[in-house]
Amino acid sequence: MTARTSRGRRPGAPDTRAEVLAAARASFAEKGFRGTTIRAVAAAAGVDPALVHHYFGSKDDLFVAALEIPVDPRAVLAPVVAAGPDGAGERLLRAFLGVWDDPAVQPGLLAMVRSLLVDDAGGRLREAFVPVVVGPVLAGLVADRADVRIPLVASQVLGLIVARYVVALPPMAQMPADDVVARIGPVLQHYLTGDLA
Amino acid sequence: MTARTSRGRRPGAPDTRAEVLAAARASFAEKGFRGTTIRAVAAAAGVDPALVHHYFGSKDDLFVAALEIPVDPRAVLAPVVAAGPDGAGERLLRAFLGVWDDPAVQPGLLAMVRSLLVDDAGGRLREAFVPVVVGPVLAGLVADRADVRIPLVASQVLGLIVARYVVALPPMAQMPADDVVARIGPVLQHYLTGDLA
DNA sequence: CGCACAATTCAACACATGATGAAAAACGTC
DNA sequence: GACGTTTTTCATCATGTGTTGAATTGTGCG
Repeated sequence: MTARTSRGRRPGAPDTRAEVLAAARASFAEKGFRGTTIRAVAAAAGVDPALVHHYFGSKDDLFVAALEIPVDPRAVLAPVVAAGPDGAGERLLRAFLGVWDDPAVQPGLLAMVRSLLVDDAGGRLREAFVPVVVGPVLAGLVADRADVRIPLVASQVLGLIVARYVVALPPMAQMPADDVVARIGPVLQHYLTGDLA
Repeated sequence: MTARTSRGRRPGAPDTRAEVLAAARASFAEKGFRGTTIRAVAAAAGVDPALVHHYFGSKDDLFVAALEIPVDPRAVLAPVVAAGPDGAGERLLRAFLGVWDDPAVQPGLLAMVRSLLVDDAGGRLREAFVPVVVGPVLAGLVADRADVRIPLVASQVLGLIVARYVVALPPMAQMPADDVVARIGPVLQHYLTGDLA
């Protein structure tokens, strides 16, 4: 936590690089891109700011390093789609929760969403994420009128993410995953295959 | 748009103060609190940065001035609740859309949400907004288990706000209000009074 | 041991930002 | 028309930030 006083290489073999990356992830996840300062990240890792640059280069490079998450969205969604439309709402939700509730993945995703929500004013989310990544995959699940159904699914899933992770609204953040699936799953199913007004 | 060159008061009677406030609202709404600089606001209003301080004081003061919205949430929600639980989902949604789709109100609300989502890391939204403002009002609508139903409603409404206004997801942002009500209203109704798993 | 290399800090720069106080120009009033 | 007031800009400061290059200390290899 506190900065070191002596100069030069430290004894032992501490993986300082990993600690810096973890501190960066945490800060980006909590305060977004602009709210994160390299000095703060360095202080949280007990390290000089120059070391951050030594390892990761610019602040932008550090950010993309923090975004690196050990998850392939297509691999996660493929089995959901493969099993067909029956019960797809519940399966889809369970897959999402499985990823977001994983502590190894969550900070990277949170950093991503926070920055997309504000620093980018939604640009990438609007132009690439839903239309290119999520949309085509879900297209295999919806009965018809994909152009209406997919945004509806996206709106409920986005709301869940924001309520449960971004602002951590008390009852939503602590609700067991099974309860979330049981309560919101049917709604997703309705958006995917139900009767549209 | 461009800055003035000559000094002193301008001829005519332009309401410069209002222009500065409008520029500030727009910037806060689009880029959030941290992303907004007083210099940029001044430039957008065609004015010297010092004038912004002259009229509004600090950046924080300017921000709260930009948040001032001509809407009393209780007055909007009261009739929704007064009419009872039947069709409350649709009425609730229509009331929300009426406020958010109003161009005079939207920038202030957007600025609010963007800053709450990131600059405050959700603090106020979590501790005051939903529990204190929205929660008690909606409590008059839910059948039972308000502690579960209200967060569910909040998650869907939040998702709608994020999809339609914050990131402006294409099909959701252009969808006519009536269609939104017709498609998401029943879901809200279900969250309010339906069968919970 | 000696030496290349990696890890780490120090000191400093350039720049953007929020803020301040004084000066200039137009207005309103007597 | 003189004068106080309001509106507006200019010049400037202090601070925080990303970034850089040199200096220092430990590690590993021959």
